[in-house]
Amino acid sequence: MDLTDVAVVRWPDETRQLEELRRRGVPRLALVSPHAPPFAPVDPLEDWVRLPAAPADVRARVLTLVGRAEQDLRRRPELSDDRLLRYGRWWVALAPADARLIAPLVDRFGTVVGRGDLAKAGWPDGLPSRNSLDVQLGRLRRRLNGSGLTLRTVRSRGCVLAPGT
Amino acid sequence: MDLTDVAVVRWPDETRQLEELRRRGVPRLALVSPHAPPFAPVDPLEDWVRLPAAPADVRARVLTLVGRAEQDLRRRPELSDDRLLRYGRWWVALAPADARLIAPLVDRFGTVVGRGDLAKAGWPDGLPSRNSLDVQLGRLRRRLNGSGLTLRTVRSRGCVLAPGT
DNA sequence: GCACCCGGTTCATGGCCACGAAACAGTGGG
DNA sequence: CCCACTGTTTCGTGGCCATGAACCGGGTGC
Repeated sequence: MDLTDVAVVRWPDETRQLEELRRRGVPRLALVSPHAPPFAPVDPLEDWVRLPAAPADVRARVLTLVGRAEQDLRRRPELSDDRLLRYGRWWVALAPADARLIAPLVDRFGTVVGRGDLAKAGWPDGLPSRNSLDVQLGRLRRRLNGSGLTLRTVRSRGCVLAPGT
Repeated sequence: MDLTDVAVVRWPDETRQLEELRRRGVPRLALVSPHAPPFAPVDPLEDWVRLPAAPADVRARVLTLVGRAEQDLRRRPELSDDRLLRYGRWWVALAPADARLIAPLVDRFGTVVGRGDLAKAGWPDGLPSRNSLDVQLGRLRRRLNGSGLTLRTVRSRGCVLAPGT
């Protein structure tokens, strides 16, 4: 997630584009013409600035939007077939076992996945030993360091993959 | 919730006041001096505008903050059956006893729940000992730290779960 | 005024068990 | 051959919860 992920449009000249961006949920900054009326967007992913504006001011508003987009709950990680896990700007290559294990967690991002499901996903033909699941989860946790993702356990229920360090 | 619920401060002159407002979660607009550097607040309840600014522009930003604050007030906590308590961006995994105990409080968010109801919810088959309810409430309170939720007691009436720190 | 109780809060203890980390070994691919 | 990957064991830690005790402020009855 960086500066280029924020759309900047002129208003009212590019009203159509702005509406399209709203529809798609893209973080956006409107540059409002000197004499156009201002508007009052409630969506935290939208902002505006009155022209003429100092470049530093525009940049600050873009940074705000970037920050908010990073905290946005709708952002989800993605796991590709070649075992690349992406989340925002960050990515790792996962080992085969890690990839199998994390698949249901990505699928049900932000909600609890039971240990049973995890075991089934990681070892389709039966868990090899008592706590190999725990060990593998530990390894996965380590791999997620610095990713903006956390694997938290819900005691006696399972695990949640969620935003957070 | 109306225009007067938004605090307007000058920056950098009134930095202290701004920090206090942040701490208290009050929606706030900073009027930034012509030559001060801009800042990039991530909190949707904070905004700023470069001076000199047209009154209409300032008013528009205040309206934005009012709208966001209203949206914020409508927010309610949710308790999933996996014992995840969510409130806005924040969430915790609750222990089984905590989850049972908080259920009626979430149900009747913002209103008083009697100790009898709490006891019944927390211990469906009879209270174990005199003050285990109080102890459990204490633990619950601690767990809600930093969540934007507070558990307040109303003497001789019960407890309220409400927004606030 | 004083003693007492009641509602509420906090602390310490102990048993139980789920989970987590470290360490080691076997295996297979580049 | 080396290294990443995976399985296995062992041990420690820390969450969870019942319980008992101390404490505190505000009534209330005497």
